[in-house]
Amino acid sequence: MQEHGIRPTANRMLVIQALEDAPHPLSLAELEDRLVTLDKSSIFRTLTLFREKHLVHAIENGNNTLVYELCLSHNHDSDDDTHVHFFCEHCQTTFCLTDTTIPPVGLPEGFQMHTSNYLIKGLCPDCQQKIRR
Amino acid sequence: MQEHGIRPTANRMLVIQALEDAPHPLSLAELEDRLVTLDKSSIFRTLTLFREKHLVHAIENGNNTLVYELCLSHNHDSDDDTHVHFFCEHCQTTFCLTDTTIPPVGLPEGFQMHTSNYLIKGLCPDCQQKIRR
DNA sequence: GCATATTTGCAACCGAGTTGCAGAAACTAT
DNA sequence: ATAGTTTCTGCAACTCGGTTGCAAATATGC
Repeated sequence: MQEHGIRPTANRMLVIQALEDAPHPLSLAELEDRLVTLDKSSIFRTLTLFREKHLVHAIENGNNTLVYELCLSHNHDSDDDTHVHFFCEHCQTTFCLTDTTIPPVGLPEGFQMHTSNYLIKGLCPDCQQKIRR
Repeated sequence: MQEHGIRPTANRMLVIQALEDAPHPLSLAELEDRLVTLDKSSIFRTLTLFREKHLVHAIENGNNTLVYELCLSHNHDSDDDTHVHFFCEHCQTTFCLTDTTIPPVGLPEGFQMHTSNYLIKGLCPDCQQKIRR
């Protein structure tokens, strides 16, 4: 499974597992309390390794925190994170709008694009219900 | 000038001035070393106030840092930051692509948008020259 | 089985952002 | 102008996410 040049240790399996189980991308802190047996630094290093190997990618959730998401296509070169993300300002959850592809834009002369990130902030369906003002 | 409900103190003028003079949005740290006479917390509080009053807005530069930019239209309600930003991974500078408007996308049922943010990372013209590999 | 390389936990650190507090400055009403 | 009140500011300390050095634990190669 993770023979993208990564040794499958028990800890690493756990991290993958946690990311797979979650319905949305997780922050380091969220991973920490789902994986109480692991140290913060181990989780961090695992995530860093996975990012290098293009097994997960990180996105800024608009709250000065990174959230980590499994890459769908485990493609070595291209980052396949091409969908829009949504951050709920109330419950602080980041959602993947997997069906919504980031619309490409043209760049001014001389700029060279590497990755792009489209983040919408607002209220998720649940929180809209709850707040109902 | 700043009668958007803000008292124009000397410090606040300096902050505005610094933002106006810069060719691109500045981080808190960058403001700190441009405004050595002011304390970090004062700059921070000023920025916070300005954000509330829609005089400046903050964007995450893709590097876990906020950068602050003057609002073009000092419009109380709508946030006018509708252009795409570009972050150079080499010189760590954030550019406003003022001519490039964020293309709107549809949201799944139930999500309510508040603001959106489109950030492209890569190399700026200058750094591309410098690196030239 | 032993030497070497990799992984892990702990503790400590970093840097951006944030806050409590008390003094300074400004504003208000006499 | 002056006393009382509010606002602003600097200092220091703190939070929290992220990051690193190091030594012990584990795995790997021979």
